[in-house]
Amino acid sequence: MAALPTLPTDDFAGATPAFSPLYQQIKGLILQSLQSGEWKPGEAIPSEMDLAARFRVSQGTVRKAIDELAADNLVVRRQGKGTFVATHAEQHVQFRFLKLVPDSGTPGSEGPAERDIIDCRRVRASADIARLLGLRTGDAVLQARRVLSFAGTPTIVEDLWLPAAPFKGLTTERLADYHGPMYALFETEFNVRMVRAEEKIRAVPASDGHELLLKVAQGTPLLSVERLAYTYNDVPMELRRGYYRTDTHYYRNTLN
Amino acid sequence: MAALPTLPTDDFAGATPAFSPLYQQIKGLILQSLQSGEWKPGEAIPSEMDLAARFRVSQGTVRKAIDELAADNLVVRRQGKGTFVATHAEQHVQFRFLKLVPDSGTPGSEGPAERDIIDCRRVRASADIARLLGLRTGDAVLQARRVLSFAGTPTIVEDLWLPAAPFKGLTTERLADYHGPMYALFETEFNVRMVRAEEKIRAVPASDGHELLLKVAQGTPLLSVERLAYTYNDVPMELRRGYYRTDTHYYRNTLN
DNA sequence: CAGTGGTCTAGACCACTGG
DNA sequence: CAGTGGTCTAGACCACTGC
Repeated sequence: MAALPTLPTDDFAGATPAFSPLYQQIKGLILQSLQSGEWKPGEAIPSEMDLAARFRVSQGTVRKAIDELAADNLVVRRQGKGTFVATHAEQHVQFRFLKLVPDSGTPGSEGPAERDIIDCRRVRASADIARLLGLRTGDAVLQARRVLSFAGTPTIVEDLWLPAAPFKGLTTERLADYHGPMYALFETEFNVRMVRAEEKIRAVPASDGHELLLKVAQGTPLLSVERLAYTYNDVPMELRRGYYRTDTHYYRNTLN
Repeated sequence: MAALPTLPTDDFAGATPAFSPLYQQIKGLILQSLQSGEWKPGEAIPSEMDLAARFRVSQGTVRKAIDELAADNLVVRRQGKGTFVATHAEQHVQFRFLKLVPDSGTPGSEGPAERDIIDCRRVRASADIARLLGLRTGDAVLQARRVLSFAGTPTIVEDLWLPAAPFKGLTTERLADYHGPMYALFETEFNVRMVRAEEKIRAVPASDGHELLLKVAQGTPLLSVERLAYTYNDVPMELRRGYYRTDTHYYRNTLN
C-alpha cells in the first residue's frame, strides 16, 4: 500500500482526476480481505495499530476506513475487545432483514418463528429469475418454499431462488434441520455473506395456494415482498418472494 | 461550553457514570440552535472554525459533531461552501419520504405528482389520533384529505392529521395553492421541520370511499401506509394514513 | 496490567467554491 | 485569492475488556 499521501491520479490525459482519499483506499483493501475470507464472520480483524502498520498509514486513517465499514454493517466495533466481522448468527441482528413485527409487542417478542420447509429442489431459471440473479435463462437454481409461523399462526409464505453453483449441496433436510437464521447457515456452510438487500412491496390478493398455506380466504390482501439480497460487490445471491399476512403484524419502516 | 476535557459526571452517588463525549455535547448545543431557529432551513451555519471558537473546542471535535448531524440528515455539508441546514425544499430530497416508485422508470421520472386537496378542516381528535400525536382526546386537530396522481392516474389517497396549535392558519386554499413538497410549506410557513418518520405498512382491501377516489373496484388490495412524522426531540407532528395502488408502482425499501 | 477501541488536540496540507 | 470543508498525521489520554 502507498506509504505516500494520495496522489491525484489521471488515468490518462484529460481523464477525470479520480481523486480518492487514502482512507477510501484502505477501506477497499480491508474489504478485499473480508471478501477473500482472510477473516471469517464472527472473528476479530487485526487491531487498528496492526492495520496501520500493515498499510503504512496512521491509525486515524485506518480508523476512518473502519468507521465506514461499521456504518455499512460489515464490521462491528467493540470497545476494549476489538473489531469483528459482522455475522447474521447473532441475536440482536436476527431481525435486521425481517421487518415484520407484531401489532402488540416488540420484534421477536413472540419467541422464535416456527419454520416449515415445504420444498427445496433444483430447477432451471426462468427468464425473469435469471435476469434478477444475474444468470442466464436456463441456468441451474435452487428453489425452495417455506412457511413461517408466529405463535402457531402461519404468517409468511416465501419462495426463494439461489444460484445453484455457490450453494452446491444445499438440501431440504439441511434447511429443515438448521436452527437459526438462514443467512447464518449461508455464511457457515457456503461462505456467502448477505450484505444488503432491496425490497419491492405491493398489496396483492392471496392466490396460487398461498391462501391455503396461510389459511386465509382466497383474495385476502397480502403484502407481497420481493427481496433481492446481495453479497459483496453488489453481486445478487438470493431472490425471495414473500407473502405476509398483515392482520396481526405490520411491516415497519423508518425514514430518516 | 466546557473548555475542559469531559469529566465523568456522577449525577449522584451510585449513579451510572453517564459519560458523554465532548463532541456529543457539542452536537447537542448545535441541535439546540437548530431547534431554536437560530439558523433557518437552507441557510449556512457558522464555519467549523467559528463554532470551534464559540464552544472553545478544537475544530476536529466540532467536525465530529457535525458529521453526526449530517448523517442524521439534519444538516448538509458542501465542500468549499459551508454547512447548511437541511430543508425539504430541494429537488434531490423530494422523494426522501415518499417511497413509492413506478414499475418502470426512476423516482420522479413521471414528472411532478398532481395533487388534489379534497378537504381540510378543524376537528376534535379521536382517542387514537390523539394518542399517536401526543395530544389529549378532543384536542383540536386539522384533518385533510388529498389524492396524488401520477401521469393522470390517481395512485395515492391520504388522510392526514396535524395538531392545530402549531399549524394555526392552515387552510385548504393554502395547501391547494402551494406548489412544492408539503413539508417545505410546513418549514417556511409554520417553522415546523420534519426530521424523521415511522411507517407501518399493511395490505388492506379498498373501502371507505378510497375505491372511488382511486377508481378501483371495492376490495382491491391496497398498500396501507400509516406514517407518524417527527420534528426535533422526537415530538410527533403529523399523522398520515395513505392508501397506495400498487399495480403500476411499488414501495421500495433498502435493507443494510 | 496490557491491549483494544474512543476521544481530543494541534497543525499541515489538499480540494473546492466564489469573488 | 481567501474561506470553506476534507484529509492525514502524531501524540496524549480515557474507557472498557479480560487475564
